[in-house]
Amino acid sequence: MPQLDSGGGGAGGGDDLGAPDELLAFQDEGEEQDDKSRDSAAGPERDLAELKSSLVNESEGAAGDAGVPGAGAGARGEAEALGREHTSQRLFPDKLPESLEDGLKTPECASGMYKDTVYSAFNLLMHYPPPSGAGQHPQPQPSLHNKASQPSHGVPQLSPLYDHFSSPHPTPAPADISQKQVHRPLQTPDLSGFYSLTSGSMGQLPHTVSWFTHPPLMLGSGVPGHPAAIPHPAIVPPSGKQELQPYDRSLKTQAESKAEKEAKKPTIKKPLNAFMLYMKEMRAKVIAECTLKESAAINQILGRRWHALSREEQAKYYELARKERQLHMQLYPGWSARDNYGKKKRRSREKHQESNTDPGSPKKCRARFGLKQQTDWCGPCRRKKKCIRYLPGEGRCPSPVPSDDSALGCPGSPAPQDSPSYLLLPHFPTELLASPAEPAPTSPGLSATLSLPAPGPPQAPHSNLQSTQVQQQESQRQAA
DNA sequence: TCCCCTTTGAAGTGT
DNA sequence: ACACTTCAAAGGGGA
Repeated sequence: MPQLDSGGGGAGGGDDLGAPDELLAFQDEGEEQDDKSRDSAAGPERDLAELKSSLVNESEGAAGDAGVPGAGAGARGEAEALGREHTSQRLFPDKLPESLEDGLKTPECASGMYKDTVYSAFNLLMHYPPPSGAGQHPQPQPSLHNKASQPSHGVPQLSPLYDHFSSPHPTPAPADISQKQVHRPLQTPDLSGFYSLTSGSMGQLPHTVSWFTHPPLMLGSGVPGHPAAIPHPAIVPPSGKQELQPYDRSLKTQAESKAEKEAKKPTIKKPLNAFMLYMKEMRAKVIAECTLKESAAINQILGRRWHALSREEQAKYYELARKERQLHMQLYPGWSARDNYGKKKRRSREKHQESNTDPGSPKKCRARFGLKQQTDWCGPCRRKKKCIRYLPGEGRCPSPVPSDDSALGCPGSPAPQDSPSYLLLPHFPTELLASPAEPAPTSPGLSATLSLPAPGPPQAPHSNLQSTQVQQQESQRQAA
Protein backbone atom coordinates (compact mmCIF):
# COMPACT_ATOMS: atom_id res chain seq x y z
CA MET A 1 0.00 0.00 0.00
CA PRO A 2 1.41 3.35 -0.96
CA GLN A 3 2.46 5.40 1.97
CA LEU A 4 3.38 9.00 1.93
CA ASP A 5 4.20 8.96 5.51
CA SER A 6 7.54 7.56 5.03
CA GLY A 7 9.18 9.10 8.00
CA GLY A 8 12.94 9.52 7.90
CA GLY A 9 14.10 8.35 4.53
CA GLY A 10 10.77 8.71 2.85
CA ALA A 11 10.27 12.17 4.14
CA GLY A 12 12.25 13.66 1.37
CA GLY A 13 10.18 11.78 -1.09
CA GLY A 14 7.09 13.12 0.50
CA ASP A 15 8.31 16.62 0.16
CA ASP A 16 9.17 16.00 -3.36
CA LEU A 17 5.68 14.92 -3.81
CA GLY A 18 4.08 17.78 -2.11
CA ALA A 19 6.09 20.82 -2.83
CA PRO A 20 6.36 20.78 -6.56
CA ASP A 21 2.69 20.19 -6.89
CA GLU A 22 1.64 23.15 -4.92
CA LEU A 23 0.75 25.29 -7.85
CA LEU A 24 -1.06 22.58 -9.65
CA ALA A 25 -3.89 22.68 -7.27
CA PHE A 26 -4.42 26.31 -7.88
CA GLN A 27 -4.83 25.56 -11.46
CA ASP A 28 -7.16 22.83 -10.63
CA GLU A 29 -9.50 24.38 -8.23
CA GLY A 30 -9.38 28.03 -8.88
CA GLU A 31 -8.12 28.55 -12.30
CA GLU A 32 -10.12 31.62 -12.98
CA GLN A 33 -8.86 33.40 -9.95
CA ASP A 34 -5.42 32.04 -10.07
CA ASP A 35 -3.83 34.82 -11.94
CA LYS A 36 -4.59 37.32 -9.30
CA SER A 37 -3.54 34.93 -6.68
CA ARG A 38 -0.25 34.29 -8.29
CA ASP A 39 0.34 37.93 -8.94
CA SER A 40 0.08 38.71 -5.33
CA ALA A 41 1.62 35.59 -4.05
CA ALA A 42 4.35 34.95 -6.55
CA GLY A 43 6.62 37.58 -5.08
CA PRO A 44 6.64 36.41 -1.53
CA GLU A 45 6.67 32.84 -2.59
CA ARG A 46 9.64 33.41 -4.73
CA ASP A 47 11.30 35.36 -1.97
CA LEU A 48 10.77 32.51 0.35
CA ALA A 49 11.50 29.80 -2.10
CA GLU A 50 14.96 29.25 -0.82
CA LEU A 51 13.89 29.34 2.74
CA LYS A 52 11.33 26.77 1.98
CA SER A 53 13.63 24.03 0.98
CA SER A 54 15.98 24.63 3.81
CA LEU A 55 13.22 24.82 6.30
CA VAL A 56 11.62 21.76 4.93
CA ASN A 57 14.83 20.00 5.47
CA GLU A 58 14.94 21.35 8.94
CA SER A 59 11.49 20.13 9.68
CA GLU A 60 12.14 16.80 8.13
CA GLY A 61 15.41 16.57 9.88
CA ALA A 62 13.76 17.07 13.19
CA ALA A 63 11.24 14.44 12.42
CA GLY A 64 13.83 12.12 11.14
CA ASP A 65 16.06 12.60 14.10
CA ALA A 66 13.25 11.87 16.41
CA GLY A 67 13.24 8.38 15.15
CA VAL A 68 16.93 7.94 15.58
CA PRO A 69 18.14 6.63 18.89
CA GLY A 70 20.38 9.12 20.52
CA ALA A 71 19.12 11.90 18.38
CA GLY A 72 16.37 12.85 20.76
CA ALA A 73 18.11 15.92 22.06
CA GLY A 74 18.75 17.18 18.60
CA ALA A 75 15.21 16.62 17.58
CA ARG A 76 13.97 18.27 20.68
CA GLY A 77 16.18 21.23 20.10
CA GLU A 78 14.85 21.59 16.64
CA ALA A 79 11.39 21.20 17.92
CA GLU A 80 12.07 24.04 20.29
CA ALA A 81 13.38 26.15 17.54
CA LEU A 82 10.41 25.24 15.53
CA GLY A 83 8.12 26.16 18.34
CA ARG A 84 9.76 29.50 18.83
CA GLU A 85 9.49 30.26 15.24
CA HIS A 86 5.92 29.22 15.23
CA THR A 87 5.36 31.67 17.94
CA SER A 88 6.77 34.40 15.86
CA GLN A 89 4.43 33.79 13.04
CA ARG A 90 1.37 32.43 14.62
CA LEU A 91 -1.04 34.49 12.74
CA PHE A 92 -4.35 32.84 12.76
CA PRO A 93 -6.93 34.00 10.40
CA ASP A 94 -10.28 33.97 11.91
CA LYS A 95 -13.57 33.50 10.31
CA LEU A 96 -15.57 36.39 9.16
CA PRO A 97 -18.90 36.96 10.70
CA GLU A 98 -21.32 34.66 9.07
CA SER A 99 -23.42 37.48 7.86
CA LEU A 100 -20.48 38.74 5.97
CA GLU A 101 -19.63 35.33 4.69
CA ASP A 102 -23.10 34.94 3.43
CA GLY A 103 -22.70 38.10 1.54
CA LEU A 104 -19.70 36.64 -0.15
CA LYS A 105 -21.40 33.63 -1.50
CA THR A 106 -21.48 34.85 -5.00
CA PRO A 107 -19.44 33.02 -7.54
CA GLU A 108 -17.16 35.98 -7.85
CA CYS A 109 -16.50 36.07 -4.21
CA ALA A 110 -16.21 32.37 -4.12
CA SER A 111 -13.46 32.49 -6.62
CA GLY A 112 -11.66 34.97 -4.52
CA MET A 113 -11.82 32.70 -1.61
CA TYR A 114 -9.24 30.44 -3.02
CA LYS A 115 -6.43 32.77 -3.32
CA ASP A 116 -5.12 31.21 -0.22
CA THR A 117 -5.55 27.64 -0.98
CA VAL A 118 -4.11 24.80 0.78
CA TYR A 119 -1.18 24.89 -1.48
CA SER A 120 -0.17 28.43 -1.08
CA ALA A 121 -0.64 27.97 2.58
CA PHE A 122 1.36 24.84 2.33
CA ASN A 123 4.22 26.94 1.15
CA LEU A 124 3.90 28.98 4.24
CA LEU A 125 3.66 25.94 6.32
CA MET A 126 7.06 25.13 5.10
CA HIS A 127 8.31 28.66 5.42
CA TYR A 128 9.66 29.30 8.77
CA PRO A 129 10.47 32.89 9.27
CA PRO A 130 13.86 34.23 8.48
CA PRO A 131 16.26 34.21 11.37
CA SER A 132 15.90 37.89 11.89
CA GLY A 133 12.24 37.43 12.50
CA ALA A 134 12.57 34.60 14.88
CA GLY A 135 12.39 36.81 17.85
CA GLN A 136 10.98 36.11 21.22
CA HIS A 137 7.95 38.13 20.50
CA PRO A 138 5.43 37.37 17.87
CA GLN A 139 5.81 39.88 15.17
CA PRO A 140 4.12 40.25 11.89
CA GLN A 141 6.11 38.75 9.12
CA PRO A 142 6.02 41.16 6.27
CA SER A 143 6.71 38.50 3.75
CA LEU A 144 3.84 36.51 5.05
CA HIS A 145 1.61 39.46 5.26
CA ASN A 146 2.02 40.11 1.65
CA LYS A 147 -0.16 37.17 1.14
CA ALA A 148 -2.43 38.27 3.82
CA SER A 149 -2.91 41.49 2.07
CA GLN A 150 -5.12 39.66 -0.28
CA PRO A 151 -8.74 39.98 0.49
CA SER A 152 -9.33 37.63 3.31
CA HIS A 153 -13.00 37.26 2.87
CA GLY A 154 -14.00 33.82 3.75
CA VAL A 155 -10.65 32.36 2.98
CA PRO A 156 -11.09 28.73 3.70
CA GLN A 157 -9.16 27.88 6.74
CA LEU A 158 -7.23 24.79 7.01
CA SER A 159 -6.46 23.17 10.23
CA PRO A 160 -5.31 25.30 13.05
CA LEU A 161 -1.78 24.15 12.63
CA TYR A 162 -2.11 24.97 9.08
CA ASP A 163 -3.80 28.25 9.50
CA HIS A 164 -1.17 29.10 11.80
CA PHE A 165 1.34 29.09 9.07
CA SER A 166 -0.87 30.15 6.34
CA SER A 167 -2.60 33.33 5.69
CA PRO A 168 -2.46 35.86 8.39
CA HIS A 169 -5.07 38.43 7.91
CA PRO A 170 -6.21 41.55 9.57
CA THR A 171 -7.85 40.91 12.84
CA PRO A 172 -11.53 40.93 12.31
CA ALA A 173 -13.32 42.98 14.82
CA PRO A 174 -14.42 40.47 17.41
CA ALA A 175 -17.50 42.44 18.15
CA ASP A 176 -19.70 39.79 16.73
CA ILE A 177 -18.14 36.70 18.10
CA SER A 178 -20.59 33.91 17.95
CA GLN A 179 -20.45 30.96 20.19
CA LYS A 180 -19.53 28.88 17.28
CA GLN A 181 -16.63 31.04 16.47
CA VAL A 182 -15.45 30.81 19.95
CA HIS A 183 -15.75 27.13 19.69
CA ARG A 184 -13.26 27.15 16.89
CA PRO A 185 -10.06 25.67 17.86
CA LEU A 186 -8.43 27.97 19.68
CA GLN A 187 -8.72 29.35 17.28
CA THR A 188 -10.28 31.57 19.44
CA PRO A 189 -7.92 31.93 22.21
CA ASP A 190 -5.10 31.25 20.01
CA LEU A 191 -6.10 33.15 17.01
CA SER A 192 -7.21 36.11 18.88
CA GLY A 193 -4.13 36.10 20.92
CA PHE A 194 -1.97 36.19 17.93
CA TYR A 195 -4.20 38.45 16.08
CA SER A 196 -4.00 40.91 18.76
CA LEU A 197 -0.31 40.73 18.71
CA THR A 198 0.03 40.93 15.04
CA SER A 199 -2.50 43.58 14.49
CA GLY A 200 -1.43 45.76 17.26
CA SER A 201 -4.83 45.57 18.77
CA MET A 202 -3.77 43.70 21.81
CA GLY A 203 -5.14 46.28 24.06
CA GLN A 204 -8.50 45.92 22.51
CA LEU A 205 -8.63 42.28 23.37
CA PRO A 206 -7.64 41.88 26.95
CA HIS A 207 -9.02 38.39 27.04
CA THR A 208 -6.68 37.38 24.36
CA VAL A 209 -3.83 38.47 26.46
CA SER A 210 -4.98 36.25 29.20
CA TRP A 211 -5.14 33.44 26.72
CA PHE A 212 -1.74 34.19 25.61
CA THR A 213 -0.42 34.12 29.10
CA HIS A 214 -2.64 31.52 30.55
CA PRO A 215 -0.44 28.71 31.78
CA PRO A 216 -2.63 25.82 30.74
CA LEU A 217 -2.59 27.12 27.24
CA MET A 218 1.08 27.53 27.10
CA LEU A 219 2.57 24.93 24.99
CA GLY A 220 5.83 24.90 26.83
CA SER A 221 4.43 24.72 30.25
CA GLY A 222 5.55 21.56 31.85
CA VAL A 223 6.66 20.17 28.60
CA PRO A 224 10.32 19.39 28.50
CA GLY A 225 11.90 20.78 25.45
CA HIS A 226 9.42 23.57 25.11
CA PRO A 227 10.81 26.47 27.01
CA ALA A 228 8.87 28.85 24.90
CA ALA A 229 5.29 28.95 25.88
CA ILE A 230 3.34 28.49 22.72
CA PRO A 231 -0.36 28.69 22.60
CA HIS A 232 -1.56 26.57 19.80
CA PRO A 233 -4.70 26.63 17.73
CA ALA A 234 -5.24 22.99 18.35
CA ILE A 235 -5.83 23.84 21.95
CA VAL A 236 -9.41 24.63 22.66
CA PRO A 237 -11.38 25.28 25.73
CA PRO A 238 -12.84 21.90 26.53
CA SER A 239 -16.39 22.97 26.49
CA GLY A 240 -16.14 25.01 23.39
CA LYS A 241 -19.54 26.50 22.92
CA GLN A 242 -20.16 26.78 26.56
CA GLU A 243 -17.08 28.81 27.00
CA LEU A 244 -18.82 32.10 26.54
CA GLN A 245 -21.86 31.26 28.43
CA PRO A 246 -22.39 33.04 31.69
CA TYR A 247 -20.78 31.14 34.40
CA ASP A 248 -23.16 30.59 37.20
CA ARG A 249 -21.06 30.15 40.26
CA SER A 250 -24.05 29.77 42.44
CA LEU A 251 -24.74 26.43 40.89
CA LYS A 252 -21.29 25.19 41.39
CA THR A 253 -21.01 22.39 43.84
CA GLN A 254 -17.79 20.83 44.87
CA ALA A 255 -18.46 17.77 42.85
CA GLU A 256 -19.30 19.87 39.91
CA SER A 257 -16.26 21.90 40.55
CA LYS A 258 -14.12 18.84 40.34
CA ALA A 259 -15.77 17.70 37.19
CA GLU A 260 -15.49 21.15 35.83
CA LYS A 261 -11.87 21.34 36.66
CA GLU A 262 -11.38 18.13 34.84
CA ALA A 263 -13.42 19.37 31.96
CA LYS A 264 -11.61 22.65 31.82
CA LYS A 265 -8.36 21.14 30.93
CA PRO A 266 -7.56 22.65 27.62
CA THR A 267 -8.31 20.33 24.81
CA ILE A 268 -5.73 19.75 22.19
CA LYS A 269 -7.50 18.71 19.08
CA LYS A 270 -6.46 16.12 16.66
CA PRO A 271 -4.53 17.26 13.67
CA LEU A 272 -6.62 17.25 10.56
CA ASN A 273 -6.28 14.42 8.17
CA ALA A 274 -5.96 14.82 4.45
CA PHE A 275 -9.63 14.73 3.76
CA MET A 276 -10.39 17.19 6.49
CA LEU A 277 -7.89 19.57 5.02
CA TYR A 278 -9.45 19.12 1.67
CA MET A 279 -12.89 19.63 3.07
CA LYS A 280 -11.88 22.73 4.85
CA GLU A 281 -10.52 24.20 1.72
CA MET A 282 -13.30 23.20 -0.58
CA ARG A 283 -16.34 23.56 1.57
CA ALA A 284 -16.82 27.22 0.88
CA LYS A 285 -16.42 26.61 -2.78
CA VAL A 286 -19.07 23.96 -2.85
CA ILE A 287 -21.35 26.11 -0.81
CA ALA A 288 -20.77 28.96 -3.19
CA GLU A 289 -21.48 26.81 -6.18
CA CYS A 290 -24.74 25.53 -4.94
CA THR A 291 -27.40 26.55 -2.57
CA LEU A 292 -26.78 23.73 -0.20
CA LYS A 293 -25.85 24.66 3.28
CA GLU A 294 -26.28 21.48 5.16
CA SER A 295 -22.91 20.18 6.02
CA ALA A 296 -23.99 16.61 5.69
CA ALA A 297 -24.88 17.18 2.07
CA ILE A 298 -21.82 19.25 1.44
CA ASN A 299 -19.67 16.57 2.91
CA GLN A 300 -21.16 13.98 0.67
CA ILE A 301 -20.28 16.08 -2.31
CA LEU A 302 -16.83 16.63 -0.98
CA GLY A 303 -16.40 12.98 -0.37
CA ARG A 304 -17.32 12.29 -3.92
CA ARG A 305 -14.98 14.91 -5.20
CA TRP A 306 -12.26 13.60 -3.02
CA HIS A 307 -12.47 10.30 -4.77
CA ALA A 308 -12.49 12.04 -8.08
CA LEU A 309 -9.23 13.78 -7.34
CA SER A 310 -6.21 12.46 -9.05
CA ARG A 311 -3.70 10.57 -7.08
CA GLU A 312 -1.33 13.48 -7.26
CA GLU A 313 -3.89 15.89 -6.02
CA GLN A 314 -4.77 13.72 -3.14
CA ALA A 315 -1.13 13.23 -2.42
CA LYS A 316 -0.77 16.91 -1.74
CA TYR A 317 -3.31 16.73 0.98
CA TYR A 318 -1.84 13.60 2.41
CA GLU A 319 1.47 15.32 2.54
CA LEU A 320 -0.05 18.34 4.17
CA ALA A 321 -1.71 16.15 6.70
CA ARG A 322 1.53 14.43 7.36
CA LYS A 323 3.18 17.77 8.01
CA GLU A 324 0.38 18.65 10.30
CA ARG A 325 0.85 15.52 12.27
CA GLN A 326 4.54 16.13 12.47
CA LEU A 327 4.05 19.62 13.74
CA HIS A 328 1.45 18.47 16.14
CA MET A 329 3.76 15.87 17.48
CA GLN A 330 6.52 18.37 17.86
CA LEU A 331 4.33 20.88 19.54
CA TYR A 332 2.63 18.40 21.82
CA PRO A 333 5.04 15.57 22.39
CA GLY A 334 2.92 13.98 25.07
CA TRP A 335 -0.41 14.37 23.39
CA SER A 336 -2.35 11.42 22.25
CA ALA A 337 -5.63 11.18 20.43
CA ARG A 338 -6.73 9.11 23.31
CA ASP A 339 -6.76 12.29 25.39
CA ASN A 340 -9.90 13.31 23.60
CA TYR A 341 -11.37 9.91 23.52
CA GLY A 342 -14.81 9.78 24.97
CA LYS A 343 -15.10 13.50 25.43
CA LYS A 344 -17.32 13.98 22.50
CA LYS A 345 -19.34 10.87 22.29
CA ARG A 346 -19.47 9.67 25.79
CA ARG A 347 -23.15 9.59 25.59
CA SER A 348 -23.18 7.69 22.38
CA ARG A 349 -20.67 5.32 23.76
CA GLU A 350 -22.86 4.61 26.72
CA LYS A 351 -25.70 4.03 24.37
CA HIS A 352 -23.56 1.76 22.37
CA GLN A 353 -22.56 -0.21 25.39
CA GLU A 354 -26.20 -0.64 26.12
CA SER A 355 -26.86 -1.85 22.66
CA ASN A 356 -23.98 -4.23 22.85
CA THR A 357 -25.60 -5.92 25.76
CA ASP A 358 -28.64 -6.42 23.65
CA PRO A 359 -28.60 -9.83 21.99
CA GLY A 360 -29.86 -8.19 18.89
CA SER A 361 -27.34 -5.37 18.76
CA PRO A 362 -26.15 -4.32 15.33
CA LYS A 363 -22.75 -5.69 16.08
CA LYS A 364 -24.04 -9.08 16.99
CA CYS A 365 -26.46 -9.08 14.17
CA ARG A 366 -23.70 -8.31 11.75
CA ALA A 367 -21.96 -11.37 13.01
CA ARG A 368 -25.13 -13.32 12.84
CA PHE A 369 -25.60 -12.49 9.21
CA GLY A 370 -21.98 -12.82 8.38
CA LEU A 371 -21.55 -9.12 7.76
CA LYS A 372 -18.19 -7.77 8.60
CA GLN A 373 -18.65 -4.05 8.41
CA GLN A 374 -21.13 -1.55 9.54
CA THR A 375 -21.49 -0.40 6.03
CA ASP A 376 -22.36 -3.91 5.09
CA TRP A 377 -24.95 -4.07 7.69
CA CYS A 378 -26.36 -0.71 6.95
CA GLY A 379 -26.10 -1.38 3.27
CA PRO A 380 -28.27 0.84 1.18
CA CYS A 381 -28.88 3.47 3.77
CA ARG A 382 -25.19 3.45 4.63
CA ARG A 383 -25.80 4.58 8.09
CA LYS A 384 -22.98 4.05 10.43
CA LYS A 385 -24.77 5.05 13.51
CA LYS A 386 -28.16 4.38 14.81
CA CYS A 387 -28.79 1.89 12.16
CA ILE A 388 -32.47 2.08 11.59
CA ARG A 389 -32.60 -1.53 10.75
CA TYR A 390 -31.73 -2.44 14.21
CA LEU A 391 -34.91 -2.88 16.09
CA PRO A 392 -34.01 -3.13 19.75
CA GLY A 393 -37.47 -4.12 20.72
CA GLU A 394 -37.31 -7.19 18.63
CA GLY A 395 -34.10 -8.34 20.11
CA ARG A 396 -32.58 -9.19 16.81
CA CYS A 397 -32.04 -7.77 13.39
CA PRO A 398 -34.46 -8.07 10.60
CA SER A 399 -33.24 -9.31 7.30
CA PRO A 400 -29.98 -7.59 6.52
CA VAL A 401 -31.10 -6.54 3.08
CA PRO A 402 -34.77 -5.81 3.06
CA SER A 403 -36.27 -5.30 -0.30
CA ASP A 404 -38.06 -2.19 0.71
CA ASP A 405 -35.79 0.24 2.49
CA SER A 406 -38.35 2.95 2.68
CA ALA A 407 -40.35 0.81 4.98
CA LEU A 408 -37.45 0.92 7.36
CA GLY A 409 -36.99 4.59 7.18
CA CYS A 410 -34.35 4.84 4.50
CA PRO A 411 -35.16 7.81 2.32
CA GLY A 412 -35.80 5.81 -0.76
CA SER A 413 -32.28 4.61 -0.55
CA PRO A 414 -31.14 2.35 -3.29
CA ALA A 415 -27.74 0.80 -3.13
CA PRO A 416 -25.12 3.49 -2.70
CA GLN A 417 -23.35 2.63 -5.87
CA ASP A 418 -26.49 3.24 -7.83
CA SER A 419 -27.64 6.42 -6.26
CA PRO A 420 -25.75 8.09 -3.50
CA SER A 421 -28.00 9.53 -0.89
CA TYR A 422 -27.02 13.06 -1.69
CA LEU A 423 -28.50 12.63 -5.10
CA LEU A 424 -31.77 12.34 -3.35
CA LEU A 425 -31.44 15.73 -1.84
CA PRO A 426 -33.77 18.29 -3.26
CA HIS A 427 -32.14 20.66 -5.70
CA PHE A 428 -28.96 18.75 -5.65
CA PRO A 429 -26.77 20.13 -8.40
CA THR A 430 -25.64 16.99 -10.09
CA GLU A 431 -23.20 18.94 -12.17
CA LEU A 432 -21.20 19.32 -9.03
CA LEU A 433 -20.35 15.72 -9.17
CA ALA A 434 -17.10 14.82 -10.67
CA SER A 435 -17.98 12.12 -13.11
CA PRO A 436 -19.19 9.58 -10.60
CA ALA A 437 -19.02 6.78 -13.07
CA GLU A 438 -15.35 7.09 -13.72
CA PRO A 439 -13.32 4.67 -11.70
CA ALA A 440 -11.36 6.41 -9.06
CA PRO A 441 -7.70 6.37 -9.95
CA THR A 442 -6.93 5.97 -6.30
CA SER A 443 -9.17 3.03 -5.85
CA PRO A 444 -7.58 0.90 -3.19
CA GLY A 445 -8.95 -2.17 -4.79
CA LEU A 446 -7.50 -1.26 -8.09
CA SER A 447 -4.18 -0.25 -6.72
CA ALA A 448 -4.04 -3.43 -4.77
CA THR A 449 -4.77 -5.41 -7.85
CA LEU A 450 -2.20 -3.59 -9.89
CA SER A 451 0.28 -3.37 -7.07
CA LEU A 452 0.81 0.28 -7.65
CA PRO A 453 4.06 1.74 -6.46
CA ALA A 454 4.40 3.15 -3.02
CA PRO A 455 4.14 6.89 -3.68
CA GLY A 456 0.63 7.99 -3.05
CA PRO A 457 -1.95 8.46 -0.42
CA PRO A 458 -2.03 5.94 2.35
CA GLN A 459 -4.87 3.61 1.99
CA ALA A 460 -6.53 1.70 4.68
CA PRO A 461 -6.82 -1.91 3.74
CA HIS A 462 -10.17 -2.32 5.38
CA SER A 463 -11.63 1.10 5.09
CA ASN A 464 -15.22 1.73 4.33
CA LEU A 465 -14.01 3.36 1.20
CA GLN A 466 -12.53 0.17 0.04
CA SER A 467 -15.60 -1.69 0.92
CA THR A 468 -17.75 0.73 -1.00
CA GLN A 469 -15.52 0.79 -3.98
CA VAL A 470 -15.31 -2.90 -4.09
CA GLN A 471 -19.05 -2.95 -4.05
CA GLN A 472 -19.09 -0.50 -6.89
CA GLN A 473 -16.67 -2.50 -8.90
CA GLU A 474 -18.55 -5.64 -8.32
CA SER A 475 -21.84 -4.10 -9.22
CA GLN A 476 -20.33 -2.65 -12.35
CA ARG A 477 -18.94 -5.99 -13.25
CA GLN A 478 -22.27 -7.59 -12.72
CA ALA A 479 -24.02 -4.93 -14.72
CA ALA A 480 -21.59 -5.48 -17.52
C1' DT B 1 -29.23 23.69 23.92
C1' DC B 2 -27.53 19.65 22.47
C1' DC B 3 -26.94 16.09 19.36
C1' DC B 4 -27.25 14.10 14.73
C1' DC B 5 -25.96 13.89 10.12
C1' DT B 6 -22.25 13.11 6.57
C1' DT B 7 -17.64 12.51 4.67
C1' DT B 8 -12.40 10.29 5.04
C1' DG B 9 -8.41 9.27 7.54
C1' DA B 10 -5.72 8.64 11.77
C1' DA B 11 -5.44 6.59 15.83
C1' DG B 12 -7.50 4.66 19.59
C1' DT B 13 -9.85 0.46 21.83
C1' DG B 14 -11.61 -4.19 21.78
C1' DT B 15 -11.52 -9.07 20.48
C1' DA C 1 -3.92 -9.01 13.41
C1' DC C 2 -8.07 -7.53 12.57
C1' DA C 3 -12.52 -5.22 13.53
C1' DC C 4 -14.63 -1.60 15.35
C1' DT C 5 -14.98 3.14 17.43
C1' DT C 6 -13.92 7.90 18.12
C1' DC C 7 -12.64 12.30 16.64
C1' DA C 8 -11.19 15.76 13.74
C1' DA C 9 -14.66 20.27 10.52
C1' DA C 10 -18.95 22.21 9.31
C1' DG C 11 -23.57 24.04 9.98
C1' DG C 12 -28.45 23.04 9.16
C1' DG C 13 -32.00 20.50 11.28
C1' DG C 14 -34.53 18.12 14.75
C1' DA C 15 -35.72 16.86 19.46
